[in-house]
Amino acid sequence: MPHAAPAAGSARDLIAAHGGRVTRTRIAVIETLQRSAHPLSHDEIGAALDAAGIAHDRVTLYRALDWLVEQGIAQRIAGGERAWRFEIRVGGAHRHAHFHCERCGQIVCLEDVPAAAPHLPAGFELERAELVLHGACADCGRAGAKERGR
Amino acid sequence: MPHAAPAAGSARDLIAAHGGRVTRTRIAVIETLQRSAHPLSHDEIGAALDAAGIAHDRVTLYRALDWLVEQGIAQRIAGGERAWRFEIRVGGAHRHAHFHCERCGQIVCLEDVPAAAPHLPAGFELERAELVLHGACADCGRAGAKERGR
DNA sequence: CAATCTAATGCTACAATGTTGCATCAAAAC
DNA sequence: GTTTTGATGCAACATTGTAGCATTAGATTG
Repeated sequence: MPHAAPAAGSARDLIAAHGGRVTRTRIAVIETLQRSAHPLSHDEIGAALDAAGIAHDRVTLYRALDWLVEQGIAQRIAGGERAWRFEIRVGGAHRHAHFHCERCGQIVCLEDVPAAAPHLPAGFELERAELVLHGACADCGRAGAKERGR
Repeated sequence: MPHAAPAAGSARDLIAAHGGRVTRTRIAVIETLQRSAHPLSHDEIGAALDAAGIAHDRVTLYRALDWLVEQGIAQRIAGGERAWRFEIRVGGAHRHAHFHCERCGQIVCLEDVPAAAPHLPAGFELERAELVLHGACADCGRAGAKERGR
């Protein structure tokens, strides 16, 4: 990784601002998530760290992600499969939907689709809403319809 | 399928109508799901079969559920945890939302909340939408707030 | 800078959820 | 009753996530 910090160490600042220790794993995880256009699974993040030459343990990565979620820096989304996916939270506005492509398995963010919170039965307290649309993404949809390579 | 299910013993008919073999496991699974007010996990269904004295294997249960989903008799929802939950599909209208209580872990159906399907980017094909609301249910919400028994 | 304090890490082991392969069984057909 | 083949049951494995604990290394203090 050639000199890592263009927008000077904002990952470091984020971590420090939350009272956590600035470690290479946390920095790399945050930067990986920030660079990604879509939510990443634990596995994908691990691969990114490997690619970046950042040594890490599977458990450490789980714990780093847990901490980020706990601190509100990142958020977890349930995707289609049983593995969590993670994305950086920007400006507290976690009110966008996600699209899960059932062909390529990818998850993309739909920024302009607000997850409408409807009226709940009495006594229910809403904390957050998750709207996940399933189907075929632009790449797999029409293109994949004729080929269906799999 | 024009009205595949006359009221009583409909589990057998449902299975036969889809060209499957009528086995005790499938019957019991369908009846368990039909009787339940909310989606059940694999584990809960297994417990119900045990309680009913229906011998079964873990794998058989997974396969029975897979088959039901494949046939469109049941549907899978992603809940909050990594385990699937299953519910019977009634009238093809799988357009209701679910509420996941983060205190008791229960999932309840919100029949009156349509999962609005918004406009997608070009090329995306929507197959189904899943709206899951997270928070505290009526039982855990206010009552649990003071006690938080756990 | 060295000493210290303790949050994070990296093991190892384990738990939960699901899947695959294959021999056997039994539901449906003959 | 016999045959056919879908469904089952078992064992073994895969994936995803957690718990306990000794060790390492960020931060702090002197």
